[in-house]
Amino acid sequence: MSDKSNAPELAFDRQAAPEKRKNESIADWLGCQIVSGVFAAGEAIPKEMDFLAQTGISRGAYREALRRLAGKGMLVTRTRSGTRVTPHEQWSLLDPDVVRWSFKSGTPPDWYIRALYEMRAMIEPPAAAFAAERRTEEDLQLFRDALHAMRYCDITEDSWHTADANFHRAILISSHNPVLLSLAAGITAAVAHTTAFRYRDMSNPHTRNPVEEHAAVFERIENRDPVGARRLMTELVDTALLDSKGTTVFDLGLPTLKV
Amino acid sequence: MSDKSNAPELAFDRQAAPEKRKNESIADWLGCQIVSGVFAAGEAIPKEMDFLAQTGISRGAYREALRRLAGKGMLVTRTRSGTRVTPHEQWSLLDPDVVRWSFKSGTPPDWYIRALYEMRAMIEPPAAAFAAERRTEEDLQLFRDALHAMRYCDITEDSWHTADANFHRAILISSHNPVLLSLAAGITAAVAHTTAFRYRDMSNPHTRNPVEEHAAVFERIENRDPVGARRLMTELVDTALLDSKGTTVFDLGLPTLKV
DNA sequence: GAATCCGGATATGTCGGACAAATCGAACGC
DNA sequence: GCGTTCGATTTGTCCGACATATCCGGATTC
Repeated sequence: MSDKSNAPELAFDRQAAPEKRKNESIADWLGCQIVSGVFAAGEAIPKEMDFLAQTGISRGAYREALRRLAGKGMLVTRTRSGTRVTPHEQWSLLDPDVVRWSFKSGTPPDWYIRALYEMRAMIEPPAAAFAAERRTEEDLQLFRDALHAMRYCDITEDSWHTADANFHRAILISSHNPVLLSLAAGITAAVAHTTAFRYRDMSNPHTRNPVEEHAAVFERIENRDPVGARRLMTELVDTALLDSKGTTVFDLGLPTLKV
Repeated sequence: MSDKSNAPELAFDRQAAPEKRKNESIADWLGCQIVSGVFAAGEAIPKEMDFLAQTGISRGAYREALRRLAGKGMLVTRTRSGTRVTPHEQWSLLDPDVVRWSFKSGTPPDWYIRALYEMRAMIEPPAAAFAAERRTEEDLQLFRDALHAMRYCDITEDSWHTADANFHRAILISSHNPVLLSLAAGITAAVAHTTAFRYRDMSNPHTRNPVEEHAAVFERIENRDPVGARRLMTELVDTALLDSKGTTVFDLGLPTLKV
């Protein structure tokens, strides 16, 4: 039987987020439990009636929460077999919720942070090139607001990471590619959390001034210089990756742009 | 009132896919209606009780379908206000279902096909570079199988598009980046449908032999040549874009790799 | 007469129970 | 010994009721 895996303490705290919808609270709680490994891949999810009995939540709300998680590829349900946690290879790892849960539940795995940086290194430089070609005047204001906020905040504050994420979101918006925009929520979440993780203590030496790096990218976008924007954006992401892990994307064989 | 927008014909065909789960059938049907513009953005979705009365489907099943669509960002629900269709800027445009619905319901909008190609042009070349660095022997077999199938099928057949999609999926798998892999389903769906759309009639002249283009990319990946793999992959996607729309990504200001 | 406040109407959110379908395992029969 | 069938278990579907949030319209008040 699954007596030992059977929830010794289903400490589902209803007060954690009282303002949200109930099924969202459950999904949040369950998502955190899964990404932190409390419910390992294979066959762990509490049975519907078990959860019902232990928490007092109705079956419908629990099922809606399961549907949310299943929509992100983290669960599969089969009649009789129960609901299983899928291996993380099948998760929507760029989903904003998955990113948030992963960083909220302590330290995410190394491979995940690494993969998020690599994804940024793939997407953000060409996105900056598109932005340089297509940005409008309204787009430029988004950059200016974000840069202004970054200049007047300390890098360890949450407000700085918010401004940082807004800057990178401005790039995706300015690219005027709808598909890219649909990934913006996940990418900006990755930016905010990986950056916060990078500067989680002030002893980490930052060899360059992050604000000026961003400002340089903005200058190229403002001047409609796609080649320069792409090159500076590549440097920016590579610097972040170097700061965080000690190797750049270039070291992994992804050739940087020679212009 | 909403008398005219109120479903003159809710022709929901229950026989369309009898083997699938009921809520999946509803989600499929509703998704097709939305992407094809039958339910425009703003405020169109039939009210729960209306749908209930006209189709005989239970409220729970309908709600589960709505939850699926809401998970893809295509719907927002608010108490009393009803359920609205969101503008397509907020949809998960790289979701496999959204891609499938868009191409199943006639001709998708130009901007969508264009955006999908641009996304491929951003992601696939660096993914090929990673694949050249990290591919294993088992990975290579995936390429060989796909290439073999492509050689022995006609380009207008569905089996050819399947093989094509398998080849591109093999690249994403061989990149050994979990986040990239989590986008594989959507990207391969985009590959399969855009390619099928490109070769929808045989009169379309293909200036190059697609199979040999793919084989050349495979050769670079097999020989662990990331720079060459990236360059050939860029050419492959640009060729497809040129064939389909008359302009390449380069024309749009995204600089191609100079090596 | 106009602004504000209150209550009813309406649509979604939540709940509890019941039955159907699918599937795994064990007992049974050949 | 092997295949079959029956039963138990878990999710899937449906129903009916109430709770909650929001919008609209009328009544009240200044």
